[in-house]
Amino acid sequence: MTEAPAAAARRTETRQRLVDVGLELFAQRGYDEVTTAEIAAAAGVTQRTLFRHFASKLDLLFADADQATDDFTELLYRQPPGPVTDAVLAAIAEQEQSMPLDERAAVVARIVNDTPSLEDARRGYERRFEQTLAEWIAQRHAVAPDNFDVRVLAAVLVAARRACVNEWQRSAGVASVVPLARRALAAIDDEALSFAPMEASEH
Amino acid sequence: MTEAPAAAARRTETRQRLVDVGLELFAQRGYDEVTTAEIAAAAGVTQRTLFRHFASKLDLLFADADQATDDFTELLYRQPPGPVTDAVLAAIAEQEQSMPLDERAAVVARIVNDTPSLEDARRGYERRFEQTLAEWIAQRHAVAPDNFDVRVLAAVLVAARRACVNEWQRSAGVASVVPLARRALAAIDDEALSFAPMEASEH
DNA sequence: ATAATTGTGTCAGTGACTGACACACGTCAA
DNA sequence: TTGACGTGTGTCAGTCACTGACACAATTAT
Repeated sequence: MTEAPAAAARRTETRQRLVDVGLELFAQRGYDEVTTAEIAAAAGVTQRTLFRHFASKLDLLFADADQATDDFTELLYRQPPGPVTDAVLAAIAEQEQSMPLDERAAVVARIVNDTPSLEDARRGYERRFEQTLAEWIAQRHAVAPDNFDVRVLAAVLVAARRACVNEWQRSAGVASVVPLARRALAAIDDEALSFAPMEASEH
Repeated sequence: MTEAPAAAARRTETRQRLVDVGLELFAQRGYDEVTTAEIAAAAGVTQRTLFRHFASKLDLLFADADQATDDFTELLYRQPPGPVTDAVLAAIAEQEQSMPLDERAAVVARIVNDTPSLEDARRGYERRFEQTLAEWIAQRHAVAPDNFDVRVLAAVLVAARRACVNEWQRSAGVASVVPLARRALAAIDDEALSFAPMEASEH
């Protein structure tokens, strides 16, 4: 695979520089106000090179998040048997320990929240995450991946994740997401009970 | 608003022609293989005119679906008090009676399913629908629109809707969606019961 | 009859993204 | 050491979604 270590190193450096510069410019002037040509120039490369590293402008924005998601997925599969919510919580805690949420993550979250045109993109990102979660849950429970309960649970987990991210970003002083996640997951467990009564209260 | 009826009529005709031609071309050659210039030319207008009627190429594709969603929303608000699932089912039945699902709707569904690059767009569409549902549920139950239970219920309804659309499209022979919707909503009601046991089964 | 409104055409852009070709620089075998 | 090879990058021309500005023609209001 890597027969030329020097070339690979240079490639990694270029990619990292592009992400660094890109996020900084996005944070400064907004996602829509920064062109890919600007990012490339600020990183000292050509626009063509930027698109050799990232399939799209969005891919550059979500590069960090995608990496974090991949790491998180790996942690999920390592969790011992038990309730799904417990495993999720443990994975969150482990990831936060090995790689604490930094300003970078907050910057990306702020950019996405500040840019209405990115709403659909966020949904697309969540869709992939939801798919990953569904596969994990399905394997864990030894059921088909398109099982309805699995789908719903995955959807709910993603919704909880979004709530956590928003809350974490809103309260800039909170250093850990674990308490937030714990609260959200507790709400999910309660959800299973409050669902039916909510419908019945209309009668 | 409409001080010039002739102008308005011509505008409506042009718009309808653009949608007709666009869907036909999309169905023939695929969404990504058709340019907006082609659609405009085939409709006898300029590309600029196309973008005066539709904010984007996606807007043209979802024009019919958006209209159906607006109609459906209106029907939802007309439903008498009662369980949410009953109201949804009644609205579906009413809409199907006044405006049966035609080949057009199937065409759009097929185009979306056949085009991977449209997956994110579909999520964006669903996001708006989910928001609409959440507002409706919140008003119906007289609770805040950002209530967690409301959010989850809206998300589940949207997921059920997607399942229905897929199933309806898969079985090309089914003339009505009402039975499919009934089954999906029944699954949701069961969901409220099977949620906790599913978690517990892991212990 | 005249002025305002409205739908459209024309034209010249901007910006994301791609294909094709060439070059420079490491790497590896002869 | 020399030459073949792979790989990251630059250059350039091009496609396509989408926009702003201006003009024209038909309809409608005064």
